[in-house]
Amino acid sequence: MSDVRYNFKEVEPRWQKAWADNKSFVSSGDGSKPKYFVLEMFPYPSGRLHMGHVRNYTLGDVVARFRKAQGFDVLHPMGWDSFGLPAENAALERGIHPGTWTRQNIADMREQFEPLGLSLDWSREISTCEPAYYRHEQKIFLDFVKAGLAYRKESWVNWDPVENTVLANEQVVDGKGWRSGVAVERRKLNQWFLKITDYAEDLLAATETLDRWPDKVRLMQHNWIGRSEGARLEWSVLKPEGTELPDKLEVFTTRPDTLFGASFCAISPNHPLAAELAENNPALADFVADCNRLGTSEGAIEKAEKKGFDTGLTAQHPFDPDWEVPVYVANFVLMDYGTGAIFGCPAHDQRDMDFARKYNLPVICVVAPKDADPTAFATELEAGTNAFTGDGVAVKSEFINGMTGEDAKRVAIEKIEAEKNGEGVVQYRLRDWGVSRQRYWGCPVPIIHCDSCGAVPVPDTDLPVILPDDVTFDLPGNPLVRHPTWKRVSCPSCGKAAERETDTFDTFFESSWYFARFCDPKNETLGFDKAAANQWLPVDQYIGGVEHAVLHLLYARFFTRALQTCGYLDVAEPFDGLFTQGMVGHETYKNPDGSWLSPDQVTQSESGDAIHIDDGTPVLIGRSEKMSKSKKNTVDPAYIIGTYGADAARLFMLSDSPPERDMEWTDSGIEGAWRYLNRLWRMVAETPIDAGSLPALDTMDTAAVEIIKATHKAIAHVTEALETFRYNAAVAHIREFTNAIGELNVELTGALPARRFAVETLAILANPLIPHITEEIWATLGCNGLLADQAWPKHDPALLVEDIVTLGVQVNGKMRGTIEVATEADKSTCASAALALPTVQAQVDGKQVRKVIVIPGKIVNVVVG
RNA sequence: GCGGGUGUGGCGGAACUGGUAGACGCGCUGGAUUCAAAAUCCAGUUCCCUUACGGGAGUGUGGGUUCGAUUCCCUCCACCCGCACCA
Repeated sequence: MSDVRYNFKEVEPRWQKAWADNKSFVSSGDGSKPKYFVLEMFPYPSGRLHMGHVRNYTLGDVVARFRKAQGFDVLHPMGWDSFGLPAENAALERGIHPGTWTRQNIADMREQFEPLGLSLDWSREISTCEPAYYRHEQKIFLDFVKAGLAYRKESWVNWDPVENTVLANEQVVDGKGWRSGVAVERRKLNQWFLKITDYAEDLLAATETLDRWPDKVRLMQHNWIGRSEGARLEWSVLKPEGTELPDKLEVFTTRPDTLFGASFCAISPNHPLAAELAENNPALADFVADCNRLGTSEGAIEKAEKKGFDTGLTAQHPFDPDWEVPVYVANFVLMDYGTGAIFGCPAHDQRDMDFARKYNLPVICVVAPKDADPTAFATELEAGTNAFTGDGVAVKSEFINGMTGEDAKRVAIEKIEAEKNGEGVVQYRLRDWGVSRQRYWGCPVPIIHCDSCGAVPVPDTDLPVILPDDVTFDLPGNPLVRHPTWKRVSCPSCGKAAERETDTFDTFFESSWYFARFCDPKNETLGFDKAAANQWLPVDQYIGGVEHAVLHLLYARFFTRALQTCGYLDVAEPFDGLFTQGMVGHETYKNPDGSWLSPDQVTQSESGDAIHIDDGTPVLIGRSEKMSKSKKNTVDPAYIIGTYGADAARLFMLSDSPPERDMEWTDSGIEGAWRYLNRLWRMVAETPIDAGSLPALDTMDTAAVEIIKATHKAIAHVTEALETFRYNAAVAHIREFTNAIGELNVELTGALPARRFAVETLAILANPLIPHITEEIWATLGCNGLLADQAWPKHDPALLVEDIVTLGVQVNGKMRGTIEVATEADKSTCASAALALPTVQAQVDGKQVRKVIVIPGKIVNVVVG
């Protein structure tokens, strides 16, 4: 019994230094090897590394080290997503300048990264809050403006009253701000938008080609873009004499086949027509204000009653001038979808039905199920409160009578187009991306507002527009607005006094192109060189949390296309492969009074119950939840790495659960990983290493030969598991292989060289998972060079074939025993061996053997009856 | 409401194209070593009956296809996630 203990505290920093000195992870980019770009979503510099980071970057590191060993020129960079609101909050709370706070955090986090031993190329480090980065972003934006991909318009926006800024649709969750968690309000503001909708069709179509993305994310993007086919059509508005209202009301519908079931039109409270009418109608103005107050908050929408306001106007049916319907302002009609106006067909839309019942509007059935009696069906439908939204046959609909679903829609659209009442259109749920934020700590929008010239781009020669440092946070709102001089400039176009735009970009702007910047991070004149981007992009493997499925990941796909349009690069899709990892969770603990306790405040009593470590009071154990400060169930990575080392932390994280699933952090888990490392280390330290070269297999003891075979099996299994992101299975194979090596009796002929070969191979196979200890083993074995530079081994398929196989034997599909036969044994040999088993005989006894199914190498099934 | 996913021992999870369910680990039980503890090592560990041999049940539920189903098809249940008045 040796008490050799693996000294990670000495070993891990030593190899980290060796890799750095050797520039092991600096990509060459010289084209001598195929490229492989591995990227993890870059962190926001909060100042503290958390376990979620450790999991994310460990997963990426396994990919990077594995691909490097496989002979790729790996690009694996790191940087900082360093604009954002927390920096401003820190300024407010502690009086620290956001820049100082952010840069200090970056320095701290860089230090916390070091002991993880990640294979990062730090020479490419970027930080998005530095002018060196965002100056190029300003140029990109101006190019977008030039190309018509960025525009400014006044529009209704989501306003977060806590963050005092606008949010994009993607940043509103359940009617609440994604960070603040408070209900958003609606406001009308002048905003910059990026024309993501120009690419809606392409983004949607291309989701089908992203076959190395999780289906879930593709589906979420598909639904978010939300394509639907339908028609725009015009209704003539019959207005009181002498009024100056528009003549036409344009509506959007996906059901032109139900046009003959129309019983009203409804417009959004934010529709221009509603605003015009409200001018002379205080009751309507109140109604509109009411609707806006309710906003989009919560599930309130779910329960919110359908409410309408009768404008008194009527509209003329496009196919029948004598048919008039009332025009309502309705709270359920959205201004920013379609035309902000609809026609209501109560019989075939549940909302319209609810509305019709409330305001006593007609319900006209114009679609009946194929096999139903149309008259009886219509009678029941028109008397009830449930709309029929299914497929069926058109009735009471003149020229489309008798047609079904798609045919009826097509014919209706043809008629609409023929009569010049409108046209078939494709409508998307996706809206343009509003990028203006009324915040300080972001990239300034490089625009100057001039009374005579309007919004004027800052000339290239004046870029970058640098964020001023001398700002104050003593008042709410954007400090840039009240800065005494910064915004006062002369118009680049006419020279008159003008004002800088004080809005900054949404921070998703920075993360929409950083992967391209990593290809050429030091370029001062350009965001990136086109050739460099074309060389490295797309990212071969991107890794991050699923929470960005429709935010960052959609923006980045759009941005890359927009950059392509502007001639920056020649790729459309930024991320060829995407992997979304699960969260890191931990059990939660509560006092009987409901207050949260941290794991280190909880211990076990003698009877095994959870108790408070100080006073022994009982503790309630809750289920595992994502680590969070508020629930106090966090574990500090620095503490874990200081106690067990980086390899142990990595090993546990990789082995516990499949990487895409949530994992639970446990003390026993990390200890188990630590025990394994020590076992592995003892195995190497306790056995002679100078074992000579591998002799011919037929001169070795069979047990030694088995180890050679097990080695090739391990190569095959581990390689496959690493290729397919089944890292927990990879760890299991490594451990199984380790067990096999440990069981080999070294006294046997050929055992020592076999063992050496096995351990050497084990070191290579385990290296991507636990890089430090395997590097130490490599050196201890006296092998040349760094393990990090070694090539990945290949297995010999011939050695995977066994001479003898064990087959399961079933009787009527139930397992009754096993037989050992030669691998090449024919079916009849297997059958008679199976029938000879006493346990089989006992089952067969007294019955007739009907047939014996033999699947070579797998199973024998005796069918009796 | 719509869309998607998941369900296997006490726990995390394995199981290639349908072919010996529970690999690997955690935990637990017993033993060795130790003055003792830690560490380590050995044995066992799906459940039920049986000293054993052996038998029965078993992958959320109920059915189906098949010689054979964790795997394929249908029903239902539970949990999780996304979207949510998108006309």
